[in-house]
Amino acid sequence: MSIYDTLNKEQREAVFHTDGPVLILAGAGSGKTRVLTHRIAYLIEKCQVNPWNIMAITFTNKAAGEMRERVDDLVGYGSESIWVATFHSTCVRILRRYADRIGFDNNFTIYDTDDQKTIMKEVCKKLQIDTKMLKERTILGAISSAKDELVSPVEYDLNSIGDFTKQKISKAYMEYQAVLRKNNAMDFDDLIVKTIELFKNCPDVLAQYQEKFQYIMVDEYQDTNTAQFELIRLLAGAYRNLCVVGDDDQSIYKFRGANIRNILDFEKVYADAFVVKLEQNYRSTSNVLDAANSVIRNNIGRKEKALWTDKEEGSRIHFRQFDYAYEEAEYIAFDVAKKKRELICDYKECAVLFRTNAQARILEEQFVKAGIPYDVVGGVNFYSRKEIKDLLAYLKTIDNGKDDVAVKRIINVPKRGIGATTIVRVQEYADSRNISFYDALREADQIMTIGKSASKLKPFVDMIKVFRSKLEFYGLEELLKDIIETTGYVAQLEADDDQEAKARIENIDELISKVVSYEEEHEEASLSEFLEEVALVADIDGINKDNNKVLLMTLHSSKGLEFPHVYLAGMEDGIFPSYMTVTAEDPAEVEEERRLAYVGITRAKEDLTLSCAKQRMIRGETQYNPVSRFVREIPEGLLDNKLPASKRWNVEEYEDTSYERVAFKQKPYAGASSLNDRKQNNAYQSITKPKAVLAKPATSAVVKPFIAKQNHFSDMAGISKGAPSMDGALSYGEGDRVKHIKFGEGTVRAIAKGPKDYQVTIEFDAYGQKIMLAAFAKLEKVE
DNA sequence: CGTACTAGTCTTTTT
DNA sequence: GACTAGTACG
Repeated sequence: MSIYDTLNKEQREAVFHTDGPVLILAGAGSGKTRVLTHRIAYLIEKCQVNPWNIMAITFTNKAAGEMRERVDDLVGYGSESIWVATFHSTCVRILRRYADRIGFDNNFTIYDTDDQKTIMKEVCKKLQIDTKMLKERTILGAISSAKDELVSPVEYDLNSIGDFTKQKISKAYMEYQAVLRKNNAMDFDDLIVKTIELFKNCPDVLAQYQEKFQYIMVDEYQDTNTAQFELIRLLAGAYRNLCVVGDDDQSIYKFRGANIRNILDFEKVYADAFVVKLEQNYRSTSNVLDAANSVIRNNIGRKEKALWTDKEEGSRIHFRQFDYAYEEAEYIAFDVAKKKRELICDYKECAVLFRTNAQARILEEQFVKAGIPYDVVGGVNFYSRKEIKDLLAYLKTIDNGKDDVAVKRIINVPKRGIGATTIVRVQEYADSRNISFYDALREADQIMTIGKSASKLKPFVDMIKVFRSKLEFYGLEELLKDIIETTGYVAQLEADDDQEAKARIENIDELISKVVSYEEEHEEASLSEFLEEVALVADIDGINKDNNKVLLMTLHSSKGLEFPHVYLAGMEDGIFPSYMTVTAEDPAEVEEERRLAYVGITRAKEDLTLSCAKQRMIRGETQYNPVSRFVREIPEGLLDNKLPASKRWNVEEYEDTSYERVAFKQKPYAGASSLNDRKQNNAYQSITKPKAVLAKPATSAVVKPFIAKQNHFSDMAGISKGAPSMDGALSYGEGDRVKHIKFGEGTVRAIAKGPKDYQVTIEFDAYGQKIMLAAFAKLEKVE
């Protein structure tokens, strides 16, 4: 029996069709990663393709690593020579070799969003653009979109005739690119754009890569943008063995330039494309899948498909509405605790998904309170924390003296008594000589305008010089530690001795260990390569499967993952779909949100919980939001609870009125820490809703979380009447044989009546004795 | 030049 | 609410 026998008919077709353009339309959970890995294995094993000639583009580094691992398991050799990478890291690898062919140094730096903003600020100042009227981020957004569409500054300028704002942006775009070039830097979008530029300007380089990448596969194809497609088209130009995998229903990155036409029009660009549809879902129970299908069905303009499963029905979708957001978070935390305690699942099998990063905080609070281990994916990226950016700026300065942004960031960090005026003067000098900021520093004694401040600059330049000379025989770890030591960076933090400084020192320690493990993984670790890897990590790359922790993340981050137990929190119109899209005039905006809902629902393998709150605080504003339309799109029969009759909170009719948010601004509490704020906040709520005081969690909750809270929840839920029957007679008695969804069959040993529910002791055939609550265990009598 | 406070903005999602 | 940039003052 071969490894390919485990595939279904369509999957096999996709695997065996190796030559020419192939489009695989892969529904959620239809085994597309399996297909890709088996396809690679097949190419190597059966078609004698050299692994070196295979390229697979994935969306994240994490996905790339997993793919390599799985190919390794299948083939057992050669997987390390396959080029598996994200678009961005692919481009960096190419540009590191050939950037000099398009006027950059090969050790160019990569600018992140912060750096971009710094540059844009300077640009606006120089061009006298009023940033009150036209914000930096607006301009940067416009530039980014232009780059996604491969619109050069010159083309943008041509398109801006007659439009005042566009003309301003055009000037800024032009100047911004000039500054980047001068700094020997590229932003994220440039990595793609410049690689295309390289290929177009240097046919010999393109030909070389075309020859190398004879078989190309692209995952998550629905989220590629115009520039990325062009890159792929160029690379596949010679051999045309291009296989793309995607699902138009999971296209959720339009805001980042993803062009859904790439997947919808693939067959037009490649008329001879072989198309396969993977429609069997292997991931979810039929209830989960039905819910997902019934939501996505409301989108128009999608490729019709019929995702099906032969899996069992599974439990119904849980739906809970709460009065307050913290009650929702508390419920989720205790529900996870309960599942863990009852051995229904482990922490790492649970994930909580939400629309915006800001929603993580309230969940975190409740998870801490309940003593449940968790990880938050995303939020503030590790590498964009101040202390980390400072130290990286030292490394960047040592690596690339042309990176003015890095040099200016650290010239007075830690404090060296070098102020804004001095920096401006040095910059003026640099501009007049057309040299970099750092080179100007080296000539500090020549700069007449700075007077005696020049003496403060010399030690800085000398220090960088020493670091550079040490680089020859230093490892990265030694270099970083030397920087920390010489600059006294940590020493200063230690002197501060407060909570925040402690956290910063911890982060720095983590950076050191990241450097160490990087050196362990890469034999000849260079500074440039380390900085490059650091610039391109996604939040999701950092998560570790082996940690037994609940994962908290945005719906976007959850793409490509799956979990037995999934909670979708904040299912409210105005949150999800977001207020922006609900009020947008373009209905396509809500469709994108609906695809996001589809992605979220289809992450669940067995158990899905949708929850929402009537009242929630967003940006210091209390909002009252109705239940999400996406919940309403799920047939009621699939839900375990009824939805509130009124589709709007505090307004009678829903359909015939346009969306309207009820909100009021709260008074800020001066000088309160965040924890105190929250307490005061509850107190404030209790004035309007006295019930909230009763619902306030007891401190003892930490020790025995669920038992203490058990009855409390059914009261708290806004719709307790629809909750699973807790006081009805049981359909089984002592001695009966029963069946549990996870533990299989067993014999009931004892039934004890609790205040609102029965505690049932069951002797499972395969798992031994367990005590469960009847309402949640959902035991079925076996005749 | 450095600090401490204030006002304004933000958030929808990210390589 | 949280964060940041800008400003007034020492």
